[in-house]
Amino acid sequence: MPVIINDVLSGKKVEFLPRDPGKAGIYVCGVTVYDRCHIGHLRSSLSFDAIVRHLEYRGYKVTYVRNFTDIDDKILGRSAEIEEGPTGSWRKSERYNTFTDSDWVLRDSDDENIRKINAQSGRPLALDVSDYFITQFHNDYSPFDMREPDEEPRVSENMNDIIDLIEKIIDNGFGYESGGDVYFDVEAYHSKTGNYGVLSRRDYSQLREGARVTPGDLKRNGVDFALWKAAKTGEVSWDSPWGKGRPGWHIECSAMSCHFLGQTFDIHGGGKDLIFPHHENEIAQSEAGYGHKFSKYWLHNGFVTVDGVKMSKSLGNFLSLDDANRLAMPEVWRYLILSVHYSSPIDFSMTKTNENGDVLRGSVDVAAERVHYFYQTIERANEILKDVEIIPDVPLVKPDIAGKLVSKFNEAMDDDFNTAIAISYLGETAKSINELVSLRPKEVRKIGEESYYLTLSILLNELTTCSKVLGLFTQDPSEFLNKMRHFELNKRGMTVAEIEEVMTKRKAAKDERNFELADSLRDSLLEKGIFFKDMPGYITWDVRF
RNA sequence: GGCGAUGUAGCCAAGUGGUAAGGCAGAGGUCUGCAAAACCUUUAUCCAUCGGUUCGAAUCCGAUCGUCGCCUCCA
Repeated sequence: MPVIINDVLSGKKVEFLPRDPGKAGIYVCGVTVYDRCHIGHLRSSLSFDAIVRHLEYRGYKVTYVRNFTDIDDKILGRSAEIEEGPTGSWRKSERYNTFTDSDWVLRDSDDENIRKINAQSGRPLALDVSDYFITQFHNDYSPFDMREPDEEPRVSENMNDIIDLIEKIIDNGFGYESGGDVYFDVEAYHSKTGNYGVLSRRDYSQLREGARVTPGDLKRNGVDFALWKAAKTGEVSWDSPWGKGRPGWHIECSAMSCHFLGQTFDIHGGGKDLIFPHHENEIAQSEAGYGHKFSKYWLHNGFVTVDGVKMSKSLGNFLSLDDANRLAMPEVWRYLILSVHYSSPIDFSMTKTNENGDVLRGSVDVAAERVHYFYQTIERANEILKDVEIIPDVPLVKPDIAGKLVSKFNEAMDDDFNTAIAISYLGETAKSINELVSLRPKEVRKIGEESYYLTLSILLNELTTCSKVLGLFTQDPSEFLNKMRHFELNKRGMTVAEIEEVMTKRKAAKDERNFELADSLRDSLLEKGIFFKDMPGYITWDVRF
């Protein structure tokens, strides 16, 4: 079965045929490091994490490149704000009008940390800003257990490649220098190739009409964009044939993808918001400079929205990874994100109401419950199979399900990486496992112990094999469930000691057959999302989501 | 305004020509002192609306309404 990709460039589902058979080169636009990451960034990275994992699972040797844009207007902007300090007028600007007190606390502490680092380093502040947020990026991402990119190139470390590419573009007649800046000549490119706007499905003549040259502009055409920007006084800069300056946005991805993957490579990814102008411009630059087709396939992940509105740094409605990690465990986020197809939007309303006004559970809670369910399922199956000898070649108890997951899972993932369907199949298998697990010994004997154990082990094996491709359920189940209990407990501001105290009292009340007291003790904790499970002779507790 | 998406049960969400996956919530049941967990049964004659193409459409085409995104920085 071939891997099918819903390619944005052609607008069709097409078979994935890499440049080099058996290999796949993937470039994903990473982040511009002028601030903390939010779940929107995480969604992008996790979506491509699943894509890379699946391609590797399918036997491709993947080279995965995810860049950091560490030189850019926003970073210079942040540097200027840090220099001005927390009394600056920018603080009251529109960009920050949704900030809460805790947002400011976080931001101020970041700024203070950067200021301290900069006082020691003696480097341009902008470089310390980006360094700081790259470190922060790695810290924030580390709990998510992602397949590390093979390369994480930075603009500042690939300046020669960038300058070389700009020179090529100029030499080929698609770029021009103007007052220390260098611009890409979109008009020249489009009249030669007719390709500008193909990715974003835009009509070039309309684009040109819409983009006017403003007085004082150094561009020939409004649609032209900067390849190189001359340094203003005091700005961090690099030497170039056009004087001191820095690269424009877009050019770094063209240069770095070529450096690490070659002029033509297989998959280029990023958020949907990058399609225009970023990716459109990347294609133009690369094909104008190198004279070869750029990426063969394009994939774009959908947005994360909050109450239906796109989550973005500029709107200030973002959930930082820091906050996200307080709200739910990393694997819960992974589950939640992968349970929706990568190209669809995900809405993160925490609570919703139905027509009766009842508060519905948020998607995060539902995801936590499902992750808990899967781990619990694996734990129970492990327990049963612990000391059992598996005898092959006996009839299966559930021949229509056992042994079928892998091919169904592959089919779903091969079809444009449909993690949503893949996860639903995992759920069906887990259900079958539980069905077997909940049988009584008498029923097991009736269907035959050998068949029972073989079926159970096949189902479990399939479940863990497939979920691993999604980066799910790879931890030790008992340890995970224990961590989860404590995580949720912590969130509720409770301690194990206080729960055990109530549990002991309930046990005593039950032993005296004082069910009224026993049940009131149970109900008192149920209100806080902790429930007791009465087992034969003892009581355990767990969290409810 | 231009362009591009999208509208599927109370909620979330798959499904791009062959007769509606999965999850949550709800109802009934097994189990239990009662619960919980787990499992079983059940829950859309129909996929925004109206037309069209087709033997056949949620899926293709047109119109209308709604929502969202991009067009300035954005994963």
